[in-house]
Amino acid sequence: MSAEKPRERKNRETRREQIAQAALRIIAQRGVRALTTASIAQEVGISEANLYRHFKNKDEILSEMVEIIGNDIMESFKGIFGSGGDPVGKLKRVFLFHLTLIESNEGIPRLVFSEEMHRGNKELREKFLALITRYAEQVHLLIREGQEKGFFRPEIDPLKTATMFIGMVQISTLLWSLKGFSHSLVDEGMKMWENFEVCIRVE
Amino acid sequence: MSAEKPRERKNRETRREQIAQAALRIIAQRGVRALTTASIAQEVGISEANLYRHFKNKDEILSEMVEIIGNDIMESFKGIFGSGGDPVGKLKRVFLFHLTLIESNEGIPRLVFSEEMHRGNKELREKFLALITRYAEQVHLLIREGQEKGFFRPEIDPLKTATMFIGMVQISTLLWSLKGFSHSLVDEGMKMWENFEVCIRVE
DNA sequence: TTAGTTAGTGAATATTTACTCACATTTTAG
DNA sequence: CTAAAATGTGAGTAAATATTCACTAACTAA
Repeated sequence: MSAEKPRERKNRETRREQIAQAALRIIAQRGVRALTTASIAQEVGISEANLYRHFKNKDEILSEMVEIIGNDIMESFKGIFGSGGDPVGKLKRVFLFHLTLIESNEGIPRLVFSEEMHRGNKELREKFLALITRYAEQVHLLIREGQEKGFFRPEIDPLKTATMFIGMVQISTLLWSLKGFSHSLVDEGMKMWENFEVCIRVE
Repeated sequence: MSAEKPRERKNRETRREQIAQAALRIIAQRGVRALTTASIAQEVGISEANLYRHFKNKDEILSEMVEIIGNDIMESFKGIFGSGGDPVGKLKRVFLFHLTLIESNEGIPRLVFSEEMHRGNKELREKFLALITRYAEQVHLLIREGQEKGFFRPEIDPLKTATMFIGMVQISTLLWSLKGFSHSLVDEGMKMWENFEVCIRVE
């Protein structure tokens, strides 16, 4: 008898996670447009029909994916926000980590900018907005801490500045993508940081 | 005899422009995913086949569209950059106009963030990158002028600051989109401006 | 006028899409 | 052990996609 592929039977949770991860990998490598039920099934190594044993539809796969990477990301950031040291160094580390995270997974910005995220599923949009908001809040607190300890100028608005901070990541990412990922996002981004620091630090 | 639709015969240039404009309208109203040969043809009021009399393929329609709106945009900005007055007010007016432009045509950010722009056609990507670069250069010069005239702090890097300026527009637009266009982009954006001005102006 | 080019069409094309169905096999609960 | 539930599959499906084709009608130059 010819060697048959053993049917790798997995339980629900394992498969759901596996499928969501495969989806993210496809987005990272080939973009959101290439995320089809066919490509996902192939990437996981199962049949298309089987996807529907674990998810109601394609949208739900997207949703699970955002859930998972959202948790991953917040978990990673928690370590930095919670660490000790002066607020300036800490804020810089957050910025560096944010850039590193994006550079190591192009799927994230692709998803952030995608129409699926902006027009699709309202739930999805709100889930993601909540993630950004939570992140901005952390940056905001860090900036305020910096002001209280006399590192950052007291005249600046800490929340608006936090938004500006995220804006710097955005624009760096956008340019990096338009230039075909040809340069280092981290390197370019950190040059932006230097100027940002000049803007907000006390003389 | 029943009223026949008169075949509205148009010359090449008129039709190309008309088609490109229709495409932009579709993106603005229904997103890039909804931009299909069928939807374009319907919006213009011609047959799908006729699209191919005027464009080689769908990609070329996209390309023409970017060309047209790119020129439009640079033309509009020229007036502001060229106007007199102090650099601070001028820069503020540029920011305001940029936000107004986006708010009055959601198609622009949709296109900017779209995969078609980032992964598709290399020519398209470069065309758009050139547009941003040209724009950033203008902002850069304006900031430098402000520094020379003693309005802006001399320690800041004018080019990095120009990029930060565009980043503020980006992040404001992204949040506006994620919130379902429910608030005024111009209003929210201008609050960001106030803080930006505090950051870069001399005390 | 006439002949050639340009602008127009409806109908067809091959692929690709998300999703379903009937049926097989494995796991698990009683 | 046995029956039900869960996980798996190949072979569909209808709808949508970009593009082509054979043909018609309208302008334009000689």
